[in-house]
Amino acid sequence: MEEQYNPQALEQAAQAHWRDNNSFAVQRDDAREKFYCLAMFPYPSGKLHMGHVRNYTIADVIARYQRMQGRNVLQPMGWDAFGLPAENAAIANNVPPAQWTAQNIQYMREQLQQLGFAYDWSREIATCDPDYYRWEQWFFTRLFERGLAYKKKAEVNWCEHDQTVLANEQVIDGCCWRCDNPVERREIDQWFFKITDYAEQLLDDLDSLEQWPEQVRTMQRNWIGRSEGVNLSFELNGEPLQVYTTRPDTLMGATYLALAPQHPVALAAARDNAELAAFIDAQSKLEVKEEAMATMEKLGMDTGLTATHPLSGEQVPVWVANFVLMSYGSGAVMSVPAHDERDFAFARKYDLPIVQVIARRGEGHDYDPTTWQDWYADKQDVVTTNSGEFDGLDFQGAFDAIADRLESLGKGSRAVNYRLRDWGVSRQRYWGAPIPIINCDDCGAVPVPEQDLPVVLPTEVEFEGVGSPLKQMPSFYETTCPRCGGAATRETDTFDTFMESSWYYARYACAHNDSAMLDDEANYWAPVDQYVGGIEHAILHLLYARFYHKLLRDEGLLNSDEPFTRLLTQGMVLKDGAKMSKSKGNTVDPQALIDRYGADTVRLFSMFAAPPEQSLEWSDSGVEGANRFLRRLWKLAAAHIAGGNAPALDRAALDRAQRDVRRKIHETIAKVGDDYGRRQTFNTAIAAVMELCNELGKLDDSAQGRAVLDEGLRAVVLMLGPIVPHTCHALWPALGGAGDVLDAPWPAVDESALARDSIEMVVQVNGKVRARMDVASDADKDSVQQLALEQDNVQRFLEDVTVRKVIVVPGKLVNIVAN
RNA sequence: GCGAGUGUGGUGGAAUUGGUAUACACAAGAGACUUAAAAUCUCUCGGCUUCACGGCCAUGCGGGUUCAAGUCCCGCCACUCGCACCA
Repeated sequence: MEEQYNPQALEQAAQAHWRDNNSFAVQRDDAREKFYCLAMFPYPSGKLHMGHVRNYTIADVIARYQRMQGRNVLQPMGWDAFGLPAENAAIANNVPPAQWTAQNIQYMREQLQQLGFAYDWSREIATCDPDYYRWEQWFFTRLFERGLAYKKKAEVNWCEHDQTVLANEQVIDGCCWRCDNPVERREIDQWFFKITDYAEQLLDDLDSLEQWPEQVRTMQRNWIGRSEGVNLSFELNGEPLQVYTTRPDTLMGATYLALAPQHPVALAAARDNAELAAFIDAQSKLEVKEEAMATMEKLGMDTGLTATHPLSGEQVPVWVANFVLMSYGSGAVMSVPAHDERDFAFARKYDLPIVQVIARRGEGHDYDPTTWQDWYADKQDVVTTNSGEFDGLDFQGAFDAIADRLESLGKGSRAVNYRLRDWGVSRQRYWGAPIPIINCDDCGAVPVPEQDLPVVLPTEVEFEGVGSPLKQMPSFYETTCPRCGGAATRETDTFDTFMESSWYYARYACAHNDSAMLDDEANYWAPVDQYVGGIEHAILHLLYARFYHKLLRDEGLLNSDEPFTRLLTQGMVLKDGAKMSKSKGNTVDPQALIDRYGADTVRLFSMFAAPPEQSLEWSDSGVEGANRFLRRLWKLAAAHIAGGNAPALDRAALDRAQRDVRRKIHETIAKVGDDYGRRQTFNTAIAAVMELCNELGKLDDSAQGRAVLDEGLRAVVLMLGPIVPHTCHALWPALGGAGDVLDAPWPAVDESALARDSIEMVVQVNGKVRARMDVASDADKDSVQQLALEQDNVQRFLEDVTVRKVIVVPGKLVNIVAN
């Protein structure tokens, strides 16, 4: 064995060995438990960044640890290859997106291989490959037949100057990122998936995801936003005008109605009201983002119309308000300014009547119609008032009484509403999977028949700079209708890239099946046992993938309910306290570090610097420290090996110091196993191994000292195998280990080594530590208490006071309460 | 605005179920080796105080519960992330 730690040579040798032995290719094996470990696949942006390194190292450590636990481990890798950056790069460098993407994939694949990740590369997929997206197109046509995919008008960000649709990120301060002209809202026909049909399931099944971070489940719960309320109708010109409210108990306080600017009644009223038309038009130019909606000034205009209150029969004015969303409920709300903060602000601004219908007893609960107080909107400890026959009821009582009355009058019904909206899957972009639809003047939207799939995205394209090239390519869009045979046009929109990432995890199981989207192998491997990815995907990607999994299940392609059993959301990688970005100039290129220190040092530091869920502060000197540790470990092992074969361990012959080190070895094995498996805190696992190495270095050179060191070094190599696999691959046979370290079983804890004859206990007086003492591990409480009271420094603090109580926590501490 | 999270030495972090605050590492300082430097090794390292033993203070801020609080509860402050066409 080499005396010097030489990462370049040993990493290349290990990687060649794994490649030559197909070490990470896996097949179905019913004799062993399967374990599917997956990290979110990368967008092939050009080269790996530190976030990738961290993400993939975490997953790799888990995969390798599970393999040492004897499981049949699948860890695949692929490419989320469609998306906007390829189009931007095409414009900037005059390279077609397909070519740019392919080059990036090639380079990044090499980088991943250099990092030694245990991937089964035979299952690699790229979502821009027609062999992949054809199944997505096929599945879309199935959903279309089942009525789960449908077309409707929806708003997009539109730049009039560039004649193009913009992504939210391309809208900067309400203006186009390229030409700086104001962005408008425009309605165009788009395809949607009825995710709202699955809202209840998506919400209920969150309870079964016990191994997901509570944070992510909460975010999804809020995103789905289930609410219980009542749909009720006011009457306007003899027609019912429906509103949705979660507060029917405040119905008697409704003093006006507010419509979304796009509401049909508002648009109708604007036809002969130029001022109103101008107002609605102005609102349509504003951003539609929720954060913008929440912070912008609340503006409105009276339509001049009035509607009849369903219970009181009174006439209330109908307004148009910019904060009412057409996409939620019915696009109209009943306004109860006394008990809703937004309505209150709006009523004060436009001098609309405020009628208090909820009261609360107690100090500071007087109703003041000039100042908003938070209790106005409370549902607890309140009673109805000014509501005629509905007076004196609590929230639920009033809710039920008023809902019952509306139902009996035929003017309303209880309803559950979701904030979740249907998933718009159309994108007016080039670099995506074509939507397999043919638009025929006679037959409407007709799905492309199965035998004509895939609809292949042309890759030889010219980028003019604006808009999708597909829309300028008659050779792509001119076709005939599959139903009537007449001339027709192909859909030129492509799918949202969340489509591809919603089912890729299942496709890895049968990556090369060209006769079906998924097969039995998918049911063998699914669900993913461990999924690892960034917290920024907590809502959208994970919700869409959960939805897709249920769609695939209902299509008969999968037999489980959820795609990801356990989820680990890793934090960001920071430099100088800020997210790494080119504009800040604080990026760290992993490649330079791999070249300088080797992959194992980079992996070790990434895992040591912070627990995986927290953000990680990058530190160049920390990387050096990680490298120093590996060199020290190498030296310790090399010196030990150079001393020849270690004698057999004789447990009875160990002196006290050797017994202590041996206890530490087995305590560390237990702790590291727990840290890898249950806690997933790899930083503390590494710290524990470092502590152990510090102890091993102090062992004497006697026969039994060398025997304990031998046992300790083998344990260290096994424990670090998942984190620094190349180094351990080289050390393992040098220490006499059989086979590859990656297939070695996880070391067993020798319970007998854990026994102690005495324990150090702390003695507190009134909660402050005053002494430490060694106590026999089998000492009873009374003798521990006795010994504690006898400590000199304890005695000092017990002068002139009376002992009231003594608390003994076995094995830990004694607290003497005295005053 | 709404939702979620974080806050501990000079720095990254540890303390897992309420029970020894600051493990492990980085940086810094001192020493050894060396002609010298690098590398390596040894020691010191929260603040104040004490010749020393020891003592007092300290986990963003202010309260509370408890024999005992970094950990639980209430109220603040600061920062970070997400918000539907970036992935």
